[in-house]
Amino acid sequence: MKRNSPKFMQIIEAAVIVIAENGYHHAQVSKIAKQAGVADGTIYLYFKNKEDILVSLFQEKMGSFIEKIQKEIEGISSASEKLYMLVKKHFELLSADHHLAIVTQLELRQSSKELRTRINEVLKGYLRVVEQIINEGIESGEFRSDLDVRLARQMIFGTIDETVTTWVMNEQKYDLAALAKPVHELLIRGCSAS
Amino acid sequence: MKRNSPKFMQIIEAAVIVIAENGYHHAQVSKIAKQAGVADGTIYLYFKNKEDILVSLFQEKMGSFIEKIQKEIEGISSASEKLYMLVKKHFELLSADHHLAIVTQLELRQSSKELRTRINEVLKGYLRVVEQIINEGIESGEFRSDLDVRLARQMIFGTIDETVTTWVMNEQKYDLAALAKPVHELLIRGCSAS
Amino acid sequence: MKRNSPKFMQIIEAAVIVIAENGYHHAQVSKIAKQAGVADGTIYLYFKNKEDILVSLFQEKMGSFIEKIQKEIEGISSASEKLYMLVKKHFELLSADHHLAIVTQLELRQSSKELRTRINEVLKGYLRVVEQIINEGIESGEFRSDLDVRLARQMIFGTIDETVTTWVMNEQKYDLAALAKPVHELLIRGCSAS
Amino acid sequence: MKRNSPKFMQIIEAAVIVIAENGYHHAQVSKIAKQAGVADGTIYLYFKNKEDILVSLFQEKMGSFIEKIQKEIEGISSASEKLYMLVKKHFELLSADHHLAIVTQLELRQSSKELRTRINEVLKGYLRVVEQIINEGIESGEFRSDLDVRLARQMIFGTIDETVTTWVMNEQKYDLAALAKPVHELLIRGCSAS
DNA sequence: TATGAATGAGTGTTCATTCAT
DNA sequence: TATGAATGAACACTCATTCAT
Repeated sequence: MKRNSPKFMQIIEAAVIVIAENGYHHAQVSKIAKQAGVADGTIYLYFKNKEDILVSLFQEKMGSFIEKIQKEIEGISSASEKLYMLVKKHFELLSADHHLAIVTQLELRQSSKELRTRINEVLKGYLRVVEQIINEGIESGEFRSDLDVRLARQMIFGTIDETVTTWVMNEQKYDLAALAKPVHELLIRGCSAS
Repeated sequence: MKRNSPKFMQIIEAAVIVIAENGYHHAQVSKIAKQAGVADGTIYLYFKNKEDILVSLFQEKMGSFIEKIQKEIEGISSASEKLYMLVKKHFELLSADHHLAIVTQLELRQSSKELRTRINEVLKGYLRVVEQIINEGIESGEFRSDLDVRLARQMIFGTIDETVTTWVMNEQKYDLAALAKPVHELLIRGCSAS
Repeated sequence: MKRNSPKFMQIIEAAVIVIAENGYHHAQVSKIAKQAGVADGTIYLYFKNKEDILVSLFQEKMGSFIEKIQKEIEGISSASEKLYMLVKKHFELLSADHHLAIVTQLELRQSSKELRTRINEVLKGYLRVVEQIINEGIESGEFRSDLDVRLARQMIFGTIDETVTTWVMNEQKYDLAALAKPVHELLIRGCSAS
Repeated sequence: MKRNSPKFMQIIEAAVIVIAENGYHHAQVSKIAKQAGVADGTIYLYFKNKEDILVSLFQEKMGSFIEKIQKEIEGISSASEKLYMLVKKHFELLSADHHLAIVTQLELRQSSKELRTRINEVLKGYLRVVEQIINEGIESGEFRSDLDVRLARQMIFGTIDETVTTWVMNEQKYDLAALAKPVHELLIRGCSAS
C-alpha cells in the first residue's frame, strides 16, 4: 500500500520543509522531489497530483495531532482540565515543529477554495473533539447549561487559532506554550457556570 | 490625486464583485477592468500593480469599517457596551455586504504571505480599537485588572473572525447579526472582573 | 476580427514551415511563435490552442485549394476535362508548395483521431467537388450510368492521394505535374461509358 | 529465438487490442503489458522499444496478409482474376478482424514519420505483389502495353486503401467485402487493353 | 488620461525505458 | 527469464504588465 511506504511520509516531510521555506506559491513539485531525494515522477507513484500531497500532508499531520490530543485528555474527567490540556498540547505541538506551524497557519491558507474545503473536512475531526468537551462540561454542570455549543466552539478554536497565527507572524519570538494557562482562563470564564 | 478620482473607487468596487463571483485565483486584472468599464492599461494609472488593488481595497473597506464602528461607540461609556456595539456593527456591516464578506473572509486569505502582511497592517487599526476598549474596561474596573490585553484582543478578534468565517462558509444561511448578543456574552465573561 | 489580422496568416505560414522542417511531433508552439516573429502568448490571441492552429491551417490551405480548383473547372463543360483539370491543379498546387505537400501528406496524418475528424470535415468540401464531377459525367452520358458514385470518388481521391504521397515520400524527386495526364487516363477509363 | 517465444505474439496481439480500443496515443507500454499479462519490463526482453512493437506488429500481420493473398492467387492464370482475388481477400481479411482494421487504417498512421518509413518497408512486399499482377497482365495482353506500372499500382493500392479507410471511418457499417466486385471493375477498366 | 495588442516567464504531469532483485 | 519501482525529460498555456498610439 502506497500510504505505508516510507516514501509516502518522506515526501510529505519534504513538502512541509519546502513550503515553510519557500512559501506556498514557490513550492514546485520538482523542489519537493529534490528535497525528498526522489525523482519528480516518483511523487506521482504516491500522490494523485500536487493537491493530493497537500491534503495528505494535512491529513497525516492533523490526524496525528488529534490522536495525540485525544490520548492526553482521555483520562481526564473535568471538562475544564480537558480544555486546558487541549490548548496546552496544541501550543506545544506547534511550538515543537516550527515548519509545520508556518505551513498550517500561513501557507496552507493560500490554497484554493477547493483545497481548503478538503482541508476543512480534516479539521472537522478536531472541532468535534472541542465540541465534545463542551458538551461534557455542560452535562457535568461545569459549563453553563445555556451555552451555545457552536458559538463556544468558535470562540475556543478562533482564540487558539488567532493566538497561534499572531505568534507565527511575530516570527515565533515568544513562548507560545506559556500562553496556555491564561488563554485557558479566558476561555473557561466564557463557558463556566455562574 | 489618483485616490480621489471616481475611477479609483470604481475599480475597487469592480474588484470586490469580480473576486466574490470568480474567486481570488480567477480574478484576472482584465476581468476587473471589464467589470469597471475601463481598459486593462487604465488600471495601472491608478494602481501600482495587482497587489496594490487588493491592498487598497482592504484599506478603503476596512477604513470605512473602522470609521463606522468608531462613530457608533464614541458616545458609549461602558467598555462592555462598546464591545457589544463593536460585535454588533461588525456582524451587521458584513451581513449587509455579502460580496465583501466573501472577499475578506475567504478569498483574500489565499493571497501571498507578503500581501497578507500588508493587509495585517491595515487590520492593526481595527485591533487597536479593540485593545482600547479592553484598556478602558480595565481602567474602569469593568474588566479584571490582570487581563492580558493582547490575549484578550486575540480572543475577541479570533472569536468574531471565526464566527463570521463559519457563517460565510455555511453560505450565510443563518442570521449573523443575531449572534452578536451571545457572542458578546461569551467574550465579556472572559474579560469581566469577579 | 482575428481571422483577418495579418498575424493570423503569418502564424499559419510559420506553422507550415515549422511542421515541414521539424515534423509534427517536434513542432512546439514556441518554435512556431519564433518562426512567426511573435511572442508565444500572441499565438493565443489568434488561436484557441495548438490544435486550433492546425485545423485553421488546413481550413485556410484546403479552402483556397478548393476555391482555385473550382475557379479553374467552372468554365469547362466536359466532366472528363473537369476531372483532368482537377488532377492537374491538385498536382501543380502541391508541386508549387513543397512545405505544404509534406505537411498535408505526411505530418498532419499523425495528428490524433479527434483532430483528423475535424480535418476530414474540411476535406468533405473537396470530396463534394469530385462527386459533382462524377454526377455531371453520368448525366451527360460521358460516364457509365451504373457507376457507383462513392466508389468512383474513392478511386479518384485514393489514386490522387496515393500518387502525391508516394511522390512526397520519394522526396519529390520527379515531376508530379507530369503525371496528371496518365493518372487522368487511368481514372477516366474506370469511369467512362462504353 | 525471441520471435518464436509464445510471448512474442502474445504481446503483439495485446498491442492490437490496446491500440484499437484506446487509440494510438493512449496505448502506453504499461497497458500493453497488462493486456498481455506480463510485466512492463518483460516487453523489453522481446522488443527493442515501443516502436519495435509496432513495426513487428505490422510485419507479422502484413506478412501473413501477403502470404494468404499469395496462396489464393497462385493458382489463377488471369491477371484480372488475380486482381479480383486480391481485392476480395484484402476486404475479407480486414472485415474479419475489426481491431486490425482500425489499427492499420487509422491508428498506425498517427505514428511518426520514422515509424511510417519502416512500416512502408513492410508494405513494399504487398506493393510488389500488385506490381507483379500488373506486369503479368501487360505481358499476357490483358492490360494495355503502355500502362505505367507504378501509376497503376498507385491507383490500385490508393483505391483499395481509401475504400477501406472510408469503411472504417463509417464505423464499418456496411458490407466491405461486397464492394470487391465493383471496385475490381473500376480498376480493371483503368488497366484493360482496348 | 486612456487604450488594448503584445509580451514572455514559469510549471504540473506523463510515460518510455532501466535495472536491482 | 521475469519483475515493477524508479527515473527525468519535455511542453502547452495563462496572465500581470508594458508601451506605442
